[in-house]
Amino acid sequence: MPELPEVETVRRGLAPFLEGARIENVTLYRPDLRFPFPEGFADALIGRTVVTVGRRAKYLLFGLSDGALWLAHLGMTGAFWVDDTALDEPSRLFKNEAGVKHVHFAARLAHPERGTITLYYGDPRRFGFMAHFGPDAPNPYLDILGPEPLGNTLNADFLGQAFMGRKSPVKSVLLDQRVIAGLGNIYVCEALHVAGIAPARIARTLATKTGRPRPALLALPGAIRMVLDSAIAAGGSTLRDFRNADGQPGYFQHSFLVYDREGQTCLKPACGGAISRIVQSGRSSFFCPVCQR
DNA sequence: CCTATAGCCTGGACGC
DNA sequence: TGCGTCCAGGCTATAG
Repeated sequence: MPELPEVETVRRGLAPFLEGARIENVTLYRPDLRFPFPEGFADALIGRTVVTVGRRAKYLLFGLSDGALWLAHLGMTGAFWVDDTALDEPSRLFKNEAGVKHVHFAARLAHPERGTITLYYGDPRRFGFMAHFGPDAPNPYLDILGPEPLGNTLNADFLGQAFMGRKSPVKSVLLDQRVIAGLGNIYVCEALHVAGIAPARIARTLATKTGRPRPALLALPGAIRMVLDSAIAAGGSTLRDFRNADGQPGYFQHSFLVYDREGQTCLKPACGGAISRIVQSGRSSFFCPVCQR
């Protein structure tokens, strides 16, 4: 489900409820998500206060008062939400007639101004996971990540270096979290369209042999930034089940220029092309063959 | 080193 | 209505 804009939307929704709140109780409704919950996970959270709610790429990072880091990844269908009203109502999301089938985690917290709140995690496909790291512990998830696409590192020179010698399609390289961290299938499709680059184009053809950006590459950094900024401003995209911390959907899906628009007319002014869909490494790519080269 | 593929899991959409 | 098939926002392990 969630790419960088959706995770950032969740982070912004959770922060005012969690920052400063003390974790009073943790309930795990099953032993694992994609991976097992860490040994002693609940005990490592209980009694600590959430100091910061941060994000790195698609990871949510809860900084705890003992210096430890609680990490969560939403996978494809994971969602966090808070409830400060109906404390005994487990969920209004992912609830079926059986009750709480896809709610896997709940935490009761005490916030100095808001009182008692409950944080839930639900995830029908269970591709998400949580982890816990002590202070200064190496973090195998974060340590391998490339730079944030919204930070200062992303520019044409950086992409030129990253694409140098790569004979994979540019789409695949942009999805590699070790190159740039936080992009997923939707926003790569959108950014490549804005930049006028075909997803199947071989990455190294956008750079010289020494890693200098070629002219066709120059628009890509700004396109990535613009697409992500717009999506965050719209509260992310909701295709099936994405919801923010208040249970509200995002709206950026109404602004897609190519994603899931196979056969429809390209929305770039005066282009007139028809959007195509191809499959690259098992993932759908949507693009306009007329204005993306 | 790099690249490509299968697999994890459930639910919704679609065709018959 | 029911059943089978395909597809889905991410990431990892493994093979080549």
